[in-house]
Amino acid sequence: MTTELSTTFTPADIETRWYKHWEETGAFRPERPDAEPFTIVNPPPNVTGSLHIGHALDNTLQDIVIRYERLRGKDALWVVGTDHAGIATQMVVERQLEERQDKRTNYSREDFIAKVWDWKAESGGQITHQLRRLGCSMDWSREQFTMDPHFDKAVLKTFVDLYNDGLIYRDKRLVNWDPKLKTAISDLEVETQDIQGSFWHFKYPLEDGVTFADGRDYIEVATTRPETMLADMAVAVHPDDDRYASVVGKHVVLPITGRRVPIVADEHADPELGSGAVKITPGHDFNDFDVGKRAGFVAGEMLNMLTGDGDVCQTADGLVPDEFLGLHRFKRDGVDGARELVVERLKEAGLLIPHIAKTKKDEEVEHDAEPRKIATPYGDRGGVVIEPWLTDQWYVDAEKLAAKPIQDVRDGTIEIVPKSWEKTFFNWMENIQPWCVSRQLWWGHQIPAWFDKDGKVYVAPSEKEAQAQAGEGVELTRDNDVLDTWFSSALWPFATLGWPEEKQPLLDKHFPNNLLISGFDILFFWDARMMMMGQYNMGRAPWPKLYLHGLVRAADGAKMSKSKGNVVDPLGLIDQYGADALRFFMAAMESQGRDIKMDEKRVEGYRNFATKLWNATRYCQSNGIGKSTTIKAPPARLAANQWIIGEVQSVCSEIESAMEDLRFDAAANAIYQFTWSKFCDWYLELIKPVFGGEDTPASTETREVAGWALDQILVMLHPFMPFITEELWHAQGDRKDDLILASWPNPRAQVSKEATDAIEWVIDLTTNIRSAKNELGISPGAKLAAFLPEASDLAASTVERSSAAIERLARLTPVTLGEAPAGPAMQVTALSDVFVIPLEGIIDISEERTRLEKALAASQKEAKSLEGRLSNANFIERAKPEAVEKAREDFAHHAGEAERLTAALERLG
RNA sequence: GGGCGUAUAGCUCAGGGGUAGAGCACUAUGUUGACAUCGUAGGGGUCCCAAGUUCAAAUCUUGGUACGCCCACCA
Repeated sequence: MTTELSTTFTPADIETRWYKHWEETGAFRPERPDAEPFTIVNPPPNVTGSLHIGHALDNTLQDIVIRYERLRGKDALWVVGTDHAGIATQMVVERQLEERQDKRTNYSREDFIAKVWDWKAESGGQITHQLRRLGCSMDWSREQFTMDPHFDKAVLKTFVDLYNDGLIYRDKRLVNWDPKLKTAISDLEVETQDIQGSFWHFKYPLEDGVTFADGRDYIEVATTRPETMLADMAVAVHPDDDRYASVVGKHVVLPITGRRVPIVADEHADPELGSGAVKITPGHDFNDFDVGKRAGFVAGEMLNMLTGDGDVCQTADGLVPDEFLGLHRFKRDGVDGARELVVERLKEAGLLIPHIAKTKKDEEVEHDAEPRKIATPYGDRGGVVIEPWLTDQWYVDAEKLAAKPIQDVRDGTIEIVPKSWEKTFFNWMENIQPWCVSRQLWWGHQIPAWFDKDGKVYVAPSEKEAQAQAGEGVELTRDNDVLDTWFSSALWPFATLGWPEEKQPLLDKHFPNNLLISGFDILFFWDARMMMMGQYNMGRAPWPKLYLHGLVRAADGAKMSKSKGNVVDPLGLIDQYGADALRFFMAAMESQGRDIKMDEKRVEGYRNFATKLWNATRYCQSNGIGKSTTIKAPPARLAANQWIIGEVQSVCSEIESAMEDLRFDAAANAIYQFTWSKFCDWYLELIKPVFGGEDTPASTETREVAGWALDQILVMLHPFMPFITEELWHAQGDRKDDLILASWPNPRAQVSKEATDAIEWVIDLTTNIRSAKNELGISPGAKLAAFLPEASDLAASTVERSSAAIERLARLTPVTLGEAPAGPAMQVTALSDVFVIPLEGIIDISEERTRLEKALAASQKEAKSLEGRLSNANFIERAKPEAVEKAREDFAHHAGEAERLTAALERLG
């Protein structure tokens, strides 16, 4: 029995109810031990996160895939969980402490970490709740967290193995240091921004007794970072730069510190830039670090003049004047920093070379520095300028780990979709730098390394084992640092399935996964590292296919960001239009290789689509059309029924091939067009006359076919719009199973060509009559008489078999096969048949003549163009036979049409 | 400095060697008891520019132009 539907569709009324039902009944992970597995893992959102529009896109696409595969009978597993997000989470909890005038360092490490766990227990579930609102059918029963105990094991094992294989090592070198978060970060976490800065020119005095040939006793250097001169260790000039050849090997005496440093020749110095001489600060600049090494300094000797906060501290040689100590590197909160003071002191000493600028009036004006755009590195989390800082950190030898993933993509073991990303992937992977994985945080996986008093390191999965390595009685201290969050999430495709435990049927069955869907923005952060760790730990690629989607942008095409205030909240859209509408929008807009611009009108349009389906179902119910009992198409004799069965088959294969290619837009549009333009606009209209009176074999057959077709729509639409389809599925009758676990259509019915031709004919007739009426200003409701003087076989049989539909849709009285009475009439075609519709007293005959002439002109134009092509010998000879055949058919059609219209005009007189 | 992408209707976008599509917007209209969150009909495009390949180019090639993104140490 069907359940009566309310007259309006309100998404909020059904969404929570169905989600709860699915989750409680285990529908997201049905027992299918013998089925072919299909596995995807969800990019674990930060546990601190809330659902943004990008998550909505990413997870909608994944849910469409997993629901589709589940309907196709696979053992579909969508692994879900959250990421402990080291920096982000620690920041959230620290901010909470700050609000209470408290701070992290008031606590022991253990106590602070306990607070973070408390926070997670209380507030960490927001995003998982929001994913549920989107309708995502993940396996919540196995929800993962990157700091679960079994995940710890996976991380420890990976670290120790990599260390033992020489692929993780400790090194002292410059790192990207975030002075706000006081931790090292990786290259990828640095974002370069062009900001307006200054380029200062200074005189560095040469040591006593050294001058240039012209008597000049200083060397000019230019810099954007004057403050770091407190740790300068050299001045570099290009080896081929004749201007400086005479002073290479000599020394300068640095202003302020009085440090005596050499002038060295190094290719790094660009003769074209500034004066061609550059100050070298190996401890605070990546290039200078390399120059310094080439000049013979070892890392341990390189001077450091900044604390981890970015404040000035004393250098090892003790030459920094007291007035600098404790100043911040730059001006901060209106207080001058070391930069400003250095400039001031040099200016006072007459060592600043002013920049001469011309005003608009061509007057010369002196400035302290030349204005200049400077590419400045910022930390992506802390948002402050990164300081290259000399520290000991742990590095992963990414270059070695990258070799197999590169090969996997190269030989097709991993397919990247869209393919255009491959180049970007190769470009990065082939130039990959060592990955700094240690972070000076408390929240995260603590590095499994212990040091003895002499600084010797012991890496082991536990302190006990480290102690065993070190020998009894050796006092060990554990490394305080934790690992980069991405180190653990790189293990996601297998650590979530139980690796490295020995016996893991789940792992055996579901690794490798079948597909990874992610935004291109984490291609390097996450996807590439999963490839590396998959190969390293499991010996194979984690998935055979990587689908990369774009960003969701604001309506004006700008990137959404909190600071711009143009962020669209997906939850707000769900509240307003329903999750189904938002999901459908995401799918319909997801063409490969392009970002999605937010378009709320379109979301509204898909809400309307849901309403349309709702009302179509209500109509079905009011005519006794309920659930279908078969998966196979019911037997059908009526033309309309055969036609819709054929159309279901064709849309089904269209969707299947779109899904095979991961063309979400094509799949969504196919089901949309079928449902609205075929099923609602034509099929439901065609069958209306059948339900006029008593039950007949025709009405029984039609109810069965219509119920079946609607069921197929619900199944095919379900991956895109899970909520409304599930609701309607049950409203259509009592069912053993929920739609989420139903079977994908498999229609292989025979459909006669005659039947489908007949429906095409009725549709053409109806459209043409409506159009003609409109053009002639005849009321659309007017019921007209129609005559077919020369009916084709198709016309004759269709008029006989589908008279009720024709009369209703085309608004005709019963069609007469035969001549029309003399008098004014309009001529309307249906495929190749010409109807004569008397219009005595209804219209002016000249209007009809105009209409026909217009149509004739159009047909003749087409026919002429085709004729021209067909009379071209080159075309006949060289074009593909199908193209020639097609052109002939088209010509015949248009020429025939022109003929018919000419005849019609003649009849008009 | 490298690499990638995009230019198609007023807007947002599909498509693609045989003469152009969708949704929204627009115009006209409201007949048939699912639906006005709707129906019906319609208007609207030198497919960025130029050259080349081809019987045929919006589609392929090359070169421009414009916009966007990513990577890179220019002090």
